Amino acid sequence: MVRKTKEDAELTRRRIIDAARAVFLARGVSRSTLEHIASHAEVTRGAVYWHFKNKTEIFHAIREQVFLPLIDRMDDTLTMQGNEDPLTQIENSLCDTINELNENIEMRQTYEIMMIKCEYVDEFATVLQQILNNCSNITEKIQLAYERAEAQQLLIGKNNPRALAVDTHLFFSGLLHMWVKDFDGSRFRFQATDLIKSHINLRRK
Amino acid sequence: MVRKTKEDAELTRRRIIDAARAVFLARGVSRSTLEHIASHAEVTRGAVYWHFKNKTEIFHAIREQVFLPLIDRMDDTLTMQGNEDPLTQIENSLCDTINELNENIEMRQTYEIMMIKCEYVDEFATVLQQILNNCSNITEKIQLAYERAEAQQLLIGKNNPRALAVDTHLFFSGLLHMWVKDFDGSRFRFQATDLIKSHINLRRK
DNA sequence: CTATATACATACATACTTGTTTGTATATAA
DNA sequence: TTATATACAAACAAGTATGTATGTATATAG
Repeated sequence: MVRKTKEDAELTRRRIIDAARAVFLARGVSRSTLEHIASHAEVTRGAVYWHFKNKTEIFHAIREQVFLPLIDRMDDTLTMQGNEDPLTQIENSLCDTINELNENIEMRQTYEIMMIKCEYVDEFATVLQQILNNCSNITEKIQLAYERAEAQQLLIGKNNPRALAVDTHLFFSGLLHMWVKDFDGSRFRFQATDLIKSHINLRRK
Repeated sequence: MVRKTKEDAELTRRRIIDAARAVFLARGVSRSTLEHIASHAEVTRGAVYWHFKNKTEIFHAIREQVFLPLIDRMDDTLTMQGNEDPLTQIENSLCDTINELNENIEMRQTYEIMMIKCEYVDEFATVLQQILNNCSNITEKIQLAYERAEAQQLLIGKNNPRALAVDTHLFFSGLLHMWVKDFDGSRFRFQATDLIKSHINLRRK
């Protein structure tokens, strides 16, 4: 049997993406061949070439499957007018992301691929630009929260919200990198939320 | 002329390393072939194979040429009993590193290669372990400085030195990553030292 | 019911890379 | 002065990844 129903085809597409994620994680993006991916998905390269133009397209598919939802969620948590104070909102937003990484294997693996199993050159260089833009967005959201915190006089000292936001973002960025590199989880994985809390508490009056 | 003097040979070795750094930066480690490196160094692959076992060895040579000195310098700045207070010591140590990145092209390029032009799999996975160890060392040094700061009652609040040190390290780690990704220098490159200062000031009484 | 587009599998041709082997001119040791 | 190890260059062999072209069974539209 060769020709499948539309649902079957979509399923093999998914299986190819899942296989690619596993293969990318194990061998790095560059060393992963379409043959590796295909055989891991139990199809032939023909199937892969049917669904994707090349390896780069699979890479982007993996990225979009996981990253776009995450960005949205962070945006929501930070913008949403909850009943917590702004500082707690920031704290929750960061902790939520860490929790997602803990529970969502696909997301964790995708992060790991993007951070230490991929070389940002040529076609992949555009991704860097996207990452920078995301960072700008998130930092702005955090800044807005800090401004609200300042208005409510929750902050210590005379720190301006912009600097606080950048500082928090850089802290979190570093945390994510370490979280990923800390493969056996011995150093950062289990104290990540504590680190976030003490980071935020440092700003509390 | 083929056979060179010992100094000539050492010079070609250097030129191969320099060429490799440039090629790695432009094409990523995986896509860089020994032929690329050789021709950029204006030698043949024969010369490359004479001086290095393979591409991985060149990679390590680049790393050692730049990273080991840097680690030493950071250690010195943090441990040295200067006449500044401990918080200023931390601040200076971080700013010094940023200055090095600004002035030392080779170091900047090497950082960029290690952070976004290299896939940490197989032979390269061991490098991750080294990076984690370096991070632990630096964090400990920072912690010691914070402990001294606490003893001198320079810190605000009741924050423990360990948490402060990890927070600072993660902040700096994130800063370095952004510094490298910020290729056109528009976002982080020129305000890095300001960010460091406000990060430290957040802890000052 | 049939024609066609779909969803792949298979085969092929090409282009790279790598590692090794061989050749060779010359600095250097003896 | 000569023998040898050095510092490469050039040639060789083999594997590997990629893209494309072709084949084909079947779901589905008409």
